[in-house]
Amino acid sequence: MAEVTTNLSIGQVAERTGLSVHALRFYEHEGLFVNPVQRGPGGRRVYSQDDVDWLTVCIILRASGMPLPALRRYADLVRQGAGNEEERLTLMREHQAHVTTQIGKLAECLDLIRFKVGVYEDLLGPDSGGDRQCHAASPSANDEDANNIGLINGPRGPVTPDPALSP
Amino acid sequence: MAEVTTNLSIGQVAERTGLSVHALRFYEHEGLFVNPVQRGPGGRRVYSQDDVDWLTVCIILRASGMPLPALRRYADLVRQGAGNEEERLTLMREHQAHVTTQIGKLAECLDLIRFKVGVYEDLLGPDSGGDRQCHAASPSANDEDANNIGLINGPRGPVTPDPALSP
DNA sequence: GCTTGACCTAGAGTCAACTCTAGATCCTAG
DNA sequence: CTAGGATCTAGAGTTGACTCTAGGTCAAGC
Repeated sequence: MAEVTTNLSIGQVAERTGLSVHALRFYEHEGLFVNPVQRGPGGRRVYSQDDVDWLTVCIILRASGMPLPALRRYADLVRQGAGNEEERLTLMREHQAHVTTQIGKLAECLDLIRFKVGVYEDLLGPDSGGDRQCHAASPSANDEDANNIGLINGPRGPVTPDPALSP
Repeated sequence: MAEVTTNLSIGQVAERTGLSVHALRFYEHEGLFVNPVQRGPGGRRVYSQDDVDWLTVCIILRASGMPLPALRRYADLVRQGAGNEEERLTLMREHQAHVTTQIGKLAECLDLIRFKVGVYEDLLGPDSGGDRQCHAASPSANDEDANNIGLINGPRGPVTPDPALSP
């Protein structure tokens, strides 16, 4: 095997993960690392390639809406080592279900959004490529603007949104 | 046409939209309604079916990650009436793009998650339906737990998460 | 006459996940 | 020797979208 010890500074890790140095310290503080982050001379953090790989997993799980407590739980399980694979599987399956329904919900929302876009496109003429200046509002758009729920089916309960991803 | 004026109390609207009465007052305060919410005797809010329909649209847009300022902007445009359909179209198209990429990102994340689930399923035996008790960790799972980034392609920049949906 | 429950306003509090600040340390380059 | 830049710790501040509290009004029922 080649180099396993890459030895990166916090700044370098920030650069290649896209997390801020603040976030990296914060994640460490929150116990999200599987192995304690090593320290070099002067108490500075030294990250290995494994750390970066793990962070990449964390970032993906976060990006798919896994909250920090769940991520910490997962890190705990991995840290404990073999023997708790069932629990890890459960955790991952739950998250999978979660992401799957999330995608489903977004797809549903997209139906309404597409419909709205369609309405406005029709209204502005069939060739409104982005910057048309004409606005001949013959068929009312405002009539439409609240009466488009034919899309949304049946007895609708609360649209429960969900954890998510912030920029 | 049948009854257009449904005249619902805030509690009834909360019940059928899934929003809390607090959220309804908050939305009003934030200028998210197209028409000012009417008041009945004693200054109590009286909602029409149109209000509820509009709220349904709002809920769907929120559930797909549209922030309140954008929603307010949209409400403003609709309130102003005909003549600004282009801007509405732009707004909706932007949101559409946004939701579409969001779904794409989640689908990518789902790849990793499925992979992880697969790893743990294999590890626990091919028939781990949910409650298997055996854990013979012959092939290490921990080796895997950070070295699974073969899925994630190329020179990966920051995984930018995104607005979202909270419960 | 009194309690109960739904509603009102204004404003404070919460939560997650960071982000930023202050003040100190340490290493390198000029 | 000194200035600059990256890092350190501890802790305060931010943001978005609500949620909750306090204190008050009002109509119906007992």
